Amino acid sequence: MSQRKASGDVGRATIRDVAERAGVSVASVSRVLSGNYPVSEELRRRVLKVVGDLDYVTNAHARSLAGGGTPTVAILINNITGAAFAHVAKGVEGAATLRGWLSLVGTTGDDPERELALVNLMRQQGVAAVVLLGGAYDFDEYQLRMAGFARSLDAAGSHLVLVGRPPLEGDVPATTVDYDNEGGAYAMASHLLSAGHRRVLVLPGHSELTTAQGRLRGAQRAFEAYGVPFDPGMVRHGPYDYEHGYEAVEDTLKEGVDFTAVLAGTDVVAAGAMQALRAAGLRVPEDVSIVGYDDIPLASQLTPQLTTVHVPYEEMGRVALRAVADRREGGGTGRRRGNDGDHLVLGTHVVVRNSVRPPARRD
Amino acid sequence: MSQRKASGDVGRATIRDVAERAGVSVASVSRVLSGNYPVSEELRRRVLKVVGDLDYVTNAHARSLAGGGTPTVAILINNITGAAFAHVAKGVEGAATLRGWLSLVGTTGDDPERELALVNLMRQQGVAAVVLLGGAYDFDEYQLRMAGFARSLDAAGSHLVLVGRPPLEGDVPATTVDYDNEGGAYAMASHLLSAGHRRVLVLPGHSELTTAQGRLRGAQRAFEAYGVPFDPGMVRHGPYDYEHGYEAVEDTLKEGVDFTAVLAGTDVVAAGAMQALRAAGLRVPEDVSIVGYDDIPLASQLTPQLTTVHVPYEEMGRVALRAVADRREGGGTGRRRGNDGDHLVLGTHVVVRNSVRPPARRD
DNA sequence: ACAACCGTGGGATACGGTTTCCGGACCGGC
DNA sequence: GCCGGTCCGGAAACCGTATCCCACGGTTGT
Repeated sequence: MSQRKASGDVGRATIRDVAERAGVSVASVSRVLSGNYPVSEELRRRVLKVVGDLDYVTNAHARSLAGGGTPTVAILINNITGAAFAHVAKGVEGAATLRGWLSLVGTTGDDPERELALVNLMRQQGVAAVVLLGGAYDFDEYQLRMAGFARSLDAAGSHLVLVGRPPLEGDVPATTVDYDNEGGAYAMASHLLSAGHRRVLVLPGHSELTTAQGRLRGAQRAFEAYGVPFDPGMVRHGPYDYEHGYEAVEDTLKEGVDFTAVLAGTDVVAAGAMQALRAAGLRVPEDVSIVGYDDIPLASQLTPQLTTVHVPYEEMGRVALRAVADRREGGGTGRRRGNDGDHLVLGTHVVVRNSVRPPARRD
Repeated sequence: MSQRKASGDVGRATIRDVAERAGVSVASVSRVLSGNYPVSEELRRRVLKVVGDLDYVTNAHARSLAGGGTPTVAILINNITGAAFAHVAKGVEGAATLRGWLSLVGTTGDDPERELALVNLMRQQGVAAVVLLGGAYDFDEYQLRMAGFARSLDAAGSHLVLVGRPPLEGDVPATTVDYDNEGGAYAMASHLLSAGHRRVLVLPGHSELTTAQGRLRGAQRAFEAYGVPFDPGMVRHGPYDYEHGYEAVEDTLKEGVDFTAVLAGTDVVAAGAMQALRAAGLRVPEDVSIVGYDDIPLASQLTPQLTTVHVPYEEMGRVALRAVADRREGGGTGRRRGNDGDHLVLGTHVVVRNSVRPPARRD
């Protein structure tokens, strides 16, 4: 009449089942499996045999309760469909796997409520770190929100990692992995300017998005450096999608505004812009040059292949995970650690392909 | 001298800490938080106050050990970068979130070892289901391997779901969510044939990949239906990537083989083919027509926009999760369930855009 | 007036492992 | 032949939570 011994039991086999069947103690089974304690060859064989027969796997929940367990990183992303984000995720996941870590993925869909819920969920899961991906909207509330996340996670023995956004202000326990966003935009705009372009349509992205702000700043700085007046009227903000690129160009042409090049905030935006130019009977790059940003696979798959800024997304993912792993191994008492390695910046560079030519007619 | 009471304790707060500080029993705290037991308003307030003060979250591992816990689905994918896979993942993740489920993601990188390791890892995690994404290589070993996974997972109270591959043979406890792969290829090829194309370069994918096999079969059937002899010499196998599309067309042109259309196994392959045609001075679609398969965003971002077969990837993901959820709620004793809803097939359809025209010169 | 009952709160136990602490067996050396 | 050291197996104490069962004060019914 024992409660849990019905032989046709549905649940998974426990370590006790293995022990019983192998005629040894529970502790011995555990020792054989973790291998951190000397065990006779004979016993080892017997246990492994039964483990195989029963197709036993240890219960990860029980294991992590008892102290062990595989570390897990959570990746929080706005939209899993974005190519850039996918590459970061790949980097994180790959590096995690390499260390035997596990990775969780959650999507926030640009919803702060959901983001909060996910961070709490991850805290419950006891993840080693929460990686937040993608540019942030620079609202007032944002800094406080992230600082709150950082402290909550830190208090729970976890850690917040921001990838692709600017670091938090003040003494907040978070790590930032960033790239030289503004520098990339500066180089890209310089490339257009040195080719002779002067009237450039700029599509940096949403005006509140930190990524867009940086890219716009870089472009402006390049114009200054070249002594070319920057016309704010040539800037059109909008989301980082194909439709925005298309419509921005379409509208600008309709308004009769003259331009010889498009500086798109993203490769996808560039693709939309290119399509709109074609639809208007303009050739790329003969009539209008186009450049993008990100260097996702799409960039080299378009015709003409897109000149763009390479962002090391996958490496950022790897670096982010390494930072977490180091910190975790480094010191149990991580409180000493100041702002040393808390902000990592990776470089960007222009990839020249076939979408830029000197303007046909100089202004 | 108590072992675990150092007030500056690094770890997270436990339910005991909350209980102690609120002056109530552990059971009461648990009740307040789960809300499935009557509790006085006064006690509820007091507990919630302390929970807020301590920023307490329940330990998910302990919770699932004790019986509760949020169900988790694992998504196993070859390459997280693939657009099609990303959409399935989005569907699964979205539907999971809707139900309060969690989703894990692992990448196998086409490595069977790693696949096995991941399945076992997921089994340890006690996931509600493991979703395997993408076409499979139809080796002998494959069926046995999958059957093994299915039985292991089933025995552990979990479940195997195959998405985008053909169902397993025999009485295996697995669910398959599939799409009408062959039918889509049939329709796509018919579209080309009815436009008058007769010499078609076919790039179905790797010859052992089930997806490629189905797409090739569909094309052949269409040729038969149109009474057009199918020339095996016009088929070139290779991976589903841009480079393969490019090289296949390049080589075919170099060999002087004549064709008026390309039936690509994937939109990405079509993109490569398009680029190669352009590089050879041929216009699309004036000189050569191209069609793809999958209908990923890229298809509508190319110039000309690609005529392709729409595959409901995201919906497949949603359907897969719903199948798992239904089964889980449906009956604890799922052994009754036969082959009823174990194989779901979703429809495909041709999306006509601008990459097809009747051939300039009839053969 | 006493028993049955209802609404709440607390104590104890189970979940499946890991790990520490001990005791016993076996071996070798003197 | 005895003693000490080495090695390994068994029992038990946790890990943090959910839940079962019981106790307790007060109300209602007979």
